[in-house]
Order: sequence, then structure tokens, then C-alpha cells
Amino acid sequence: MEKLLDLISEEMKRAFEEAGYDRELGRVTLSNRPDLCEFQCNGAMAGAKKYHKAPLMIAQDVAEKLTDSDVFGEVSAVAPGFLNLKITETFIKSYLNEMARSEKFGLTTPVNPKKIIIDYGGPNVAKPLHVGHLRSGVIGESIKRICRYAGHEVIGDIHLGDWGLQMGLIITELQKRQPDLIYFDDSYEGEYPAEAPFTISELEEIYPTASAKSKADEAYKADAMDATYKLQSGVRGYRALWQHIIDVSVADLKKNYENLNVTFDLWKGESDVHDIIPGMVEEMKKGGYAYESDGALVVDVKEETDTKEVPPCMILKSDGASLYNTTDLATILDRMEQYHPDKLIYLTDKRQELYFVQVFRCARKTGLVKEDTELLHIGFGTMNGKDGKPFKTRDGGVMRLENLIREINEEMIRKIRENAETKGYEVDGEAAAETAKIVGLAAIKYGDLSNQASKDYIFDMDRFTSFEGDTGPYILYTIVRIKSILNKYIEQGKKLTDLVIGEPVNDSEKSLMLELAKYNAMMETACEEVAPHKICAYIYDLANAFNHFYHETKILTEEDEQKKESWIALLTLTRDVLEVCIDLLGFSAPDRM
RNA sequence: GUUCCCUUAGUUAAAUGGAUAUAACAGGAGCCUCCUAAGCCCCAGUUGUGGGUUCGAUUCCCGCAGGGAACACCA
Repeated sequence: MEKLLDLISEEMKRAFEEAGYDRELGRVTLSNRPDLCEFQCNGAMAGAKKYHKAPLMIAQDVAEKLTDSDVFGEVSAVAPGFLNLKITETFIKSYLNEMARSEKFGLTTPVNPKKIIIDYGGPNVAKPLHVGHLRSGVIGESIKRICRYAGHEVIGDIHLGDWGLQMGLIITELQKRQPDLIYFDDSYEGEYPAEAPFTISELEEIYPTASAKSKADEAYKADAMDATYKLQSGVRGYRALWQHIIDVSVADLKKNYENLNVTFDLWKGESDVHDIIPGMVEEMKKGGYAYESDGALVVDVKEETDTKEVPPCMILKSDGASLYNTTDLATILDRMEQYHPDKLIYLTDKRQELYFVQVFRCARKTGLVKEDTELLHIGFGTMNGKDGKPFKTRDGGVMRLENLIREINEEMIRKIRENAETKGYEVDGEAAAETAKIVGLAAIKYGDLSNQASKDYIFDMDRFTSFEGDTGPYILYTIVRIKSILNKYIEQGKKLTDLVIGEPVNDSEKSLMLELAKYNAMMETACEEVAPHKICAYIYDLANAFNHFYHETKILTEEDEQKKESWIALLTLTRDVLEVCIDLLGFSAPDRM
């Protein structure tokens, strides 16, 4: 279905053409003076030079051709040459009814859908998720959903950090603590136990302990490196122990991501490409791309047009060991071979920008990716505390993600209880907790996603839990209001199906309709620019338009059945659009709050 | 040191080169016998600085000041 702006631009272009001007000048845009008009066209000013004519004269010529238009109800040419436009009630009504009937509200889906792999989350096993992981998960999940909704085939991969020295450290510390474990007996040839010899909380304590020890103690570090080597070279007991670490850790990660409503299609990690690294390195050498520099193996990636220094991309460290670059490149190779994607999207902290420039160039140069495969790194900003510095707990530590979520949820339960009390109804504990979880998640996600991803933003617990203004809970509250009306309507024995939206009867209703009609253009932009914050801005405007309409219109007590049905249809569409949008942002609305 | 990014109201954030820069919070005033007041409504307040391009600049270009980040054996 064509976008509203395209349809009305077409009408305007026709008028420009009929008046003897270039039709391309007839591009219509949203009004930035809503007090004067709904839409505007600035083509007359752009054409002034070409036709050596005052812009206002051109605008008047064009306006004359639109006097009996079905699309524009009001057209006025004003100084210096703006065309101020209002569209007819009939036109907007038909547009919305078509939208309501169409799949995805008439969003145009691509002729050639792409296969996209999106790499986000990126946690390390055996380490708890902390607030730093929040953005990658929240933004990545939203982008995944947006691309999928837009019609592409999307695969989300968590890309676990499960292979490096950290694993050797954990194994070493376990050996010190429990040297008699069967895993350390080289002569053992039987089956290893199915149960892990540790719990997730032990694991989370072991890693930092081991890490601290290795920094202070050379011998300890040597042991850890040896353990890493044994693991990577496939010693049975070490592999079995490693598998336990992965299993225990992944189970915990799944639980945590589930609480965030974040899901991955693939749970692959660095370890999955271990076996293909030697072959890849060999190819790079053979192709003449990789050479030795200061003992390390590198590939030059600087280009003549660079204004800045782009250091070579390191493939192997001087001790021959692989590093982040190596596994990332091997992962690209693996993904190309297994999935043949048209596009790879990476979500990380924006500080890794230069790093990804190096890796992408290296991948292209060495032929790991096809010419027409797009590589995109989306760097997001830091989540800061109120002081503008990276978010910390009160005592200066790194805050665990589950603690952050718990704090928000507790505050939310308090608010729900308080609200129930002032309104005088009972709320049982379980229902309150369930609602709190839903609303809390919306607060966190909307708070994050409503900012441009690339910018740092301030996570202000007080503001996020205050629930006033431009927040997730405000959006949810609006949806709950609509649902409540629709439910009451159904309770009257009526049905929501087959209702038709009529012409708007007042300004607030027309505003709501115009807001709904912007949906397609907004969604297209949000997809193209991979910009979830545009969806946030849109649903905030839409919710505002609805609340304004709601305030002025008594819907259920309306006696004119036709009017009432039209409003119910309009509300249904509003609810559906809002719910689709919040789903793309990765949260949902409760039935009441 | 080199390079990149950022600077919008008291605060946090928006704005394909278009008219009077948009909201939220905080501040001040109003609206619940009426579909959820987590709402609605009114008031007050902003583009760091100096140039340039343009009919028109928060937006594009150059300089300055202030803030942040990156710059091969971490990820």
C-alpha cells in the first residue's frame, strides 16, 4: 500500500505539472506548523530560480489547480511561497480503513528479502551479566525484530565469549580447590559425570578470584595458560569440564535474557570456530595478505583515502595464539559458509569502531566475504549514571543486571500498590508482581531505546521509575486505557470485527487519524536507518494524540451507534499499531495496571 | 601527540537545509458525581563561540573553546 505522503505528493505533482512547472517540485512534507496546516509543500520556493518568478506566484498557480481536489480540502499559498495544505476527511478515512484491512498496516515489504545475521549480546560465560550488557541486548533485540518485521530473514547470534584464557583460569582455580576431581586424572577413560561439580554462583565467584591471582602470581598465570592450551588442544577431561562450565553458564544466561525478553536463534561462541582458524590463517598467508611484523602475524588494512592512522589487523599474537580478531574473522568465514548472509550486523560499544573497521577491511581484502555482502557495525554509547559517568552502584562497583532489574521491579510493585490504594481496589501480590515485571521492563527498554543508540545516555533510576511524561509506562498506560474501553464494549455483547472508521468529527480525532497515517513512512525510516528511537518517538506522539482525543470524547456513552462504531474501529487500529510497535521494541502491555 | 565523536531551556532528550526550534522532567496555574488523574490543559524558559555557503543553517564547510573516545599482541 502506498504511503500517505506519496499519495498526496502525487496529487501535488499533478498540480505542478498542470500549472506548467516541473512535477518533481511537488513533494509534500509534514507540516512543521501544525497550527496552520497539516501538510506543506515548499516546491514553489525551490523553483523560483529556475522559472525566474516570485515563489508566491508559482504557489498561487499551483493552488489554482487544486481547487476541486479530492485529496486536499484546503490549499493556501502564503508568503514567501509555502503551500499550506489540509487533506479531506473522506481521504483520511479511506486511507485508514485500507490500513486497518492490510497486513502490517500496508507496510511495503522488500521484493528481495535479505538474509541478515545480527551479532549481539556477546556475554562471556562464567561472568554475570552487568549493566554494560543491557544496551547490546536491548538494542540488538529490537533491531532484530525490526528487520524481521520489515520482511527480511534474520538470524540472531549471541556470540559467546567461551574460549580464551578466562576458561583456563577457571579450570586452574578448580584444580587448586578440588585436585581430586576425575577430570584432572589423565589416565581416566570412562564417562564423566553428567552433573557439574559447581553451581553458577560458585562459578561467578571463581572467575574473579582466579583472575586476581593470575595478575599477582606468575606461576599461577603459567598454569592457567597451560590449562588453556590443554583445553584448546582437546584434552578429554578439560573439554568435559569446559562443557560443564558452558552448560551451567548458558542455563543462567538464558534465564536472565528471558527476563529481558531477549532471545537468540543461535548460541554460538568463539569456541565454535576454533577448528577452522589454522586453515583460515594458512589461506591468508598463501594469498600473500598476512605477513609477520614484530613477531605477530598481521594484514595491512590502511587505504589511501584514510585521514587517520589505521593500524594493521592482527591475526595471530607473537606467541602464535589467536585473539579477538582471529575468532571474529573465523566467525565471518563460518557464517558465510554456513548461512550465505547478505548482511552481517554487529552491535557493540562504539569504542570498538576502529577495531571493526580493521576487521571488516581485512575480511574484504582476504576474500572472506563476497563483494555484495554488507558489513555493518552499530556502535552504541555508554549507559551513564546521573553524574554523567559510567553507571555504578552506590559503593562504586559494577551493577549486576539482575540487581538493576530487581530494583526497578520493587519500585514498580510499590507504585502499583500505591495506585490501587488511592483508587480503592484490591490487588493481590502475585498479580502486582506480574504487572510490575511487565511495566518495569517497558520502563528500562523504552528509557534506553528512546535515545539514539550511538549516543551516551543517562540512566536515571528516579526518572525511569517516576512514570510521567515520555516513558514506557506512559505508553503502556495508554494501551491499557484503550483495552479497557474495548473490553467494556465487548461486554455489552458487541463485536470488534467489521467496523468501519468514519470521517473525523473534530480536530482531536483528525489529529489521531493523521498520526496513525504516518505509520508506514515512520516504519520504513526506522528500518532503513536501523533506528528504534524513531519508533519510540512515533508511539509517544500517537499516545499523546490518543489521550487528547480520549479526554474530549466520551466513547461508550455515545448514542449515535454509527459514531460509536467508528470510534471503536479507530481505537482498535490505534491499539494494534501501538502493540505492534512495542513488540518491535521488545516489550508488551498488561491488561490493566 | 594524531584522529574521530559530542556541545540545543535549570535538567534529560527531539528536529530529510524551511515559517514562531520540539517534547519531557523540575517550577507556576487549572481539570476527577464522567470509559483508569501513571491522564488532560494553560504559563514561563533554549541552538557553546567566531566566520563562510544559501532566498533561508540546530542541520553543510572552516577556525576557536569545552567534554568524551580510539590509536597492534585485552575484548
